[in-house]
Amino acid sequence: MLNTATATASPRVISKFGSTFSGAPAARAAANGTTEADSPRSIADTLKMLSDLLAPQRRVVHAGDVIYQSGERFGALYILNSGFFKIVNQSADGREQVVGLKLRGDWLGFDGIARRQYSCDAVAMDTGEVWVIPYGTLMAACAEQASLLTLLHEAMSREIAHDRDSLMSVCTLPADARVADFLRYWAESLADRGMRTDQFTLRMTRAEIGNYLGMTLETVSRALSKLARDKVIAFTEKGRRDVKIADVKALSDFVQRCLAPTPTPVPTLQ
Amino acid sequence: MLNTATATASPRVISKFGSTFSGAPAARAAANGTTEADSPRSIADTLKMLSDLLAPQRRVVHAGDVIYQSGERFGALYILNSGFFKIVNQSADGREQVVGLKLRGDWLGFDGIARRQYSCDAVAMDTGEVWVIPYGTLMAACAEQASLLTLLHEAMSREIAHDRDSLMSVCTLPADARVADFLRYWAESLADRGMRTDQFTLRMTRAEIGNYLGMTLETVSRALSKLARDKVIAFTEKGRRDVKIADVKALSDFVQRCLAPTPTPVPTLQ
DNA sequence: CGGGCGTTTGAATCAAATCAATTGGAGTGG
DNA sequence: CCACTCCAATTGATTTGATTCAAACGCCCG
Repeated sequence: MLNTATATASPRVISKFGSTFSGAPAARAAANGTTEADSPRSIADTLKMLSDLLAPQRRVVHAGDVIYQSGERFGALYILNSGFFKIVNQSADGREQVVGLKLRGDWLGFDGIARRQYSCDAVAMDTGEVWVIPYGTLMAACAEQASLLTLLHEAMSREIAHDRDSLMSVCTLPADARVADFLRYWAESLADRGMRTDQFTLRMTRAEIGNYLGMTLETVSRALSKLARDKVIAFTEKGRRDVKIADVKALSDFVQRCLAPTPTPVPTLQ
Repeated sequence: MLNTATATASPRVISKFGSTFSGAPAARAAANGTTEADSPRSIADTLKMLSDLLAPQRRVVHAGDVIYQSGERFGALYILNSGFFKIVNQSADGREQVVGLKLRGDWLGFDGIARRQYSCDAVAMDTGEVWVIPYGTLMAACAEQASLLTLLHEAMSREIAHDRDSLMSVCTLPADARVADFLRYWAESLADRGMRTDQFTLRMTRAEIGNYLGMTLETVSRALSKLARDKVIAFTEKGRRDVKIADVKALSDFVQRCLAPTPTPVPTLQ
């Protein structure tokens, strides 16, 4: 597949940095399992809290509406109450790239804080409601309510961690697996928001999905066909924009299968 | 090359969201040129401020030392005073991916805030000094000093914006261009920190560079050879770990050339 | 009903991965 | 100091996964 290359040097863990705070190292192995101290709030609770504390201006948007665009002066962060959105990056030479997909509970606009202007476009892909949080107002409210600041930092942290995962997918997974992983992530995102995950509508064209995943629309189409052929997904009668995912686990398994070197045909029978 | 596909829907800018704050849209075109309201502080000033306000614990690290690793309980952010560091992501199935490179003035550990545990490894690639900022201490100090909070948010914002740029590079640039763009970014990072940029040492092996850029070590090697052949870079006498970059602009130009469809051999002569 | 997308699928091509062989330092120890 | 090993890097030959080019289909909408 792509690069399974080693990236490690001598893995010598440094002397645990004095003892500024307790908390045992908790090795990597132990980490993957449970989500014990995960984000303490549900998305609904978070939105309620933000609504109560900030009484943000609410705006209804429709497919194609631009929430903000690259170069525009930064002034506010946005919180999505409903709808589906894409984040599009544009380079000086006309390259264009979907770098993120956002839905209910997600924040928009972090990229604008540092340079005082947004560095990408945020576009609605559907009807939805956006809450406007002027940055100054937010900072003032955070001074009163520490939990609000925590919320904000967690959202930014999540975004950073997720962006890195995206980069890893693009760099280490073959096309088929990337599409499967994309569907898995999408299904999980819907599940997190209490939406049905066994069947849903892709709100993007093959071209948009391909752009997001770093491949052509034909490759996306072929990957989806293969997934359907392998019974990992299924299309509804109503066109190929709706997918049925009986079992999300099957998608992860498919990714694994893509990574498996050579199947070593029937090892027991050999 | 890769996907030059369109990712846009109907580009209808929404009704500028009332008037919560002034600040004209300032169209994208106008944005790229100047850096007028950019980060108001130099890296040195920022470090001084952090040092004065927080008097952080300082730690000397050596190549291979692990600052923190995936799964470890989150407790502190880190600021780099010197040295070179890499951020390595690891997936459940053994895939390993360099997702970031950090140097003086950069922060480490943002990824740990949301899940209360780090989600990647931070590894020193060289001798350096790291400042430890316990997150609780930082929050307390931010309550006193709003400018400190601004600093923090700007750092997170920059990281988000940069991660998106990385994703775009990987998705839209062919291998040669990606290597050139990597060198360009590296040179600019060094320039920002007042280090010489006409000649420097790559602190990574071809395998590490390739892993970071999503290609094999052979491809990196070929790309570098090509860049040298085209006189965009040069190697020093002292081995091929040191590169000479007479003109950073030449690297951007090279990227452009890679993107140009077909040169249309000598259009005037045709 | 016809035009315009978005999608699917096949065939040809190409860029990058893989496989393989060689070179070149850096470090070690006789 | 030189022989030796080890590892990084280079370069060539070959394979392959994905793009490109092309044709055809299905669907929505006026």
